[in-house]
Amino acid sequence: MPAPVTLSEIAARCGVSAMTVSNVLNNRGKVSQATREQVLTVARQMGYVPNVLARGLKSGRTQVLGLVLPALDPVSVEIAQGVQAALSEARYDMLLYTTSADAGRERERVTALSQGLSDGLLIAMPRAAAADVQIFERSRVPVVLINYNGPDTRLPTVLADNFVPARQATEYLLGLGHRRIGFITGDAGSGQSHERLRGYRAALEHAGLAVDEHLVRTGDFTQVRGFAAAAELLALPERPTAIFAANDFSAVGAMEAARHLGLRIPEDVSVVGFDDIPLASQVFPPLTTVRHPFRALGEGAAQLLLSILDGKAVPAGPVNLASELVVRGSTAART
Amino acid sequence: MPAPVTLSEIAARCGVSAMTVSNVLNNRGKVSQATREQVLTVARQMGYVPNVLARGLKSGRTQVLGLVLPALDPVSVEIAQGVQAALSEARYDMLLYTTSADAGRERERVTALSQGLSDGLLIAMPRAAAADVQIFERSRVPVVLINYNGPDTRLPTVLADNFVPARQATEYLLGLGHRRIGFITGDAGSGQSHERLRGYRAALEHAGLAVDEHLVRTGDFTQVRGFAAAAELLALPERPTAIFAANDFSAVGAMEAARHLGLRIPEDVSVVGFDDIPLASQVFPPLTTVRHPFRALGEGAAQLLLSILDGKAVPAGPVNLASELVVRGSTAART
DNA sequence: CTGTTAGCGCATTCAT
DNA sequence: ATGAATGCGCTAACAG
Repeated sequence: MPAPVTLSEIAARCGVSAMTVSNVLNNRGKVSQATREQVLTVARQMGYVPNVLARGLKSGRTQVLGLVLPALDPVSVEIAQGVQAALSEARYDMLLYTTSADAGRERERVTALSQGLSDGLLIAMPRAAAADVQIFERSRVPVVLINYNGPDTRLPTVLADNFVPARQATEYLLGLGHRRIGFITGDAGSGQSHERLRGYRAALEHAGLAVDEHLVRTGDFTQVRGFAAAAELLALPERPTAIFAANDFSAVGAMEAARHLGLRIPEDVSVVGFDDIPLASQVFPPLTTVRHPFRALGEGAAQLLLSILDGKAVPAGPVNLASELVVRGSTAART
Repeated sequence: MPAPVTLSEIAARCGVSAMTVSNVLNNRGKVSQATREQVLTVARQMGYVPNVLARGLKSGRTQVLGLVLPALDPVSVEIAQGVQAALSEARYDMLLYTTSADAGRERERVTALSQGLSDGLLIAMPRAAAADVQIFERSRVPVVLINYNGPDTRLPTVLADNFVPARQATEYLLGLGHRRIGFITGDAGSGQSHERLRGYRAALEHAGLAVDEHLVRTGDFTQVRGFAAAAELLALPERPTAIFAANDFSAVGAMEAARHLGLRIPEDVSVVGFDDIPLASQVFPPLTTVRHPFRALGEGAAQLLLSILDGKAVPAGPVNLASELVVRGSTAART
């Protein structure tokens, strides 16, 4: 493992000052052609690589952004892909934090450690509570929130609305003639789930239907709970003819439950999910679901953070990206 | 955004030297109880956070490891999860690089940029060629290879064998009475695919069966190509009764192709995959496949790199983790 | 127990 | 067009 090469070593070899070498390597004008070429040659020969730390210490910029995720689940991965895309274009690197386990302490650690290391932080924690956000608000590091649905915050936010598409999905089922539509929620803490449930209720009420609370079951965004919740729904005396789940995993669980009970999808039960994770199109029948633009969220948030770091203005309200209903094979008209 | 607090600022407030503050904050003994407490209080009040860059510049250690992945596909994600687990335990952070697009140049950039920023690099690029590995061998940064199956290298490597489990999976199909077993490869460049194919051939030969080259189709690890390759296989005059795909995506594509042709799985065709990505257990019927211990690979590689950074010895040969065949619903005895 | 000195590698400022 | 001095924030090594 050869020792790292420094600017001054190159300077020595070339008989110039370190400053000149620095100027050459950063294309900072005012260097004679001859010197420039010599320096470049020697630098390449010696395998010079700039020390990111030293540069960062001096300039206050490291060209690294941190991305904070709850875990590496499919949704977070899509966000991360978008972030990666935006960052690599801007020649930034991505520091990845997952905070699944010990929530609170971990989050403080993140903001602390990233101090100095990251130029900014992207936070994609849909379940973040007010307390979490306060930590970030107090942080010295510029922060952009992704998909935050909790209490108001002055932090710049990029999100996709949950209420409207949930209402639309429900209206789509109503349009297919369904009248008893079950709903499987996510965990209680999630602002996302809450908004989606609100959209469901709004659609029913708008259609002049009372919301039968027996048709609303508590899930937790997992396939297993989705299975259980759907099993309960389908065991009801007056069975729902359609189930809208707060996310795709729950919906897939619901599909399994229906199959388990000998019900056909979509003939006997229609199922609608939310998110459009890759799995949604890979199950059979492929799942009708709301496509949430996670990749675009990541990309947009990264770009926003970069522009803020460039001193550009912070948008007044949250940046809101559109979702769309993707109709696939798991839904049909009520028979 | 309050300005960052420095050691000397705390020192000033406390009427002590920066050195003492540093000693307190790093538990580097020899500080009176009184001073210690005062410093700690003030530091907390002012919201002190150590500057990782400065510390790294001084100590040569940043507590950051880089993970290089081809993309954020399910397999890479599992590896990343393992790495995260190991690193967070050791209080290291993870810098994530994906190199999908412009392979060569990108790789040089990675080793270059990470110079100084990462204390070491974990490389999980199953398709890495000899040329790539040479770049890493020349790198000044300690490197551990994950799942590298190419030409020999002196770099420490953590991998899961492909040959033996592929042979076992094939033997399992033979044991079920299958005699015409199709094989769908990954892309040619992949050492992984090559080893898996070798295992397939070995099992057939060992059973005294000639390998019918019509039964070996070229895929590229994608579901789409898996579909196409399987369609070809199933259109053969003498149709195979089982298909072994070099990875799960191809296998799922093969299942779709079979269904498309009106064939039942597993009654008419058995399908076996490789990897055991989450999708494998979510499709219907759930896929029989070889479980590759990706999480453990990531975890093991991270631990190995950490121990190397600690000055411990590098294992002589590659560290080899075991895979196992997971029998699910996509395989049955030939009827 | 505590303080001083010095320097990690780079880039900004001001000379030359 | 080039160079010298200086300091980013921290900590080894030594001195008091």
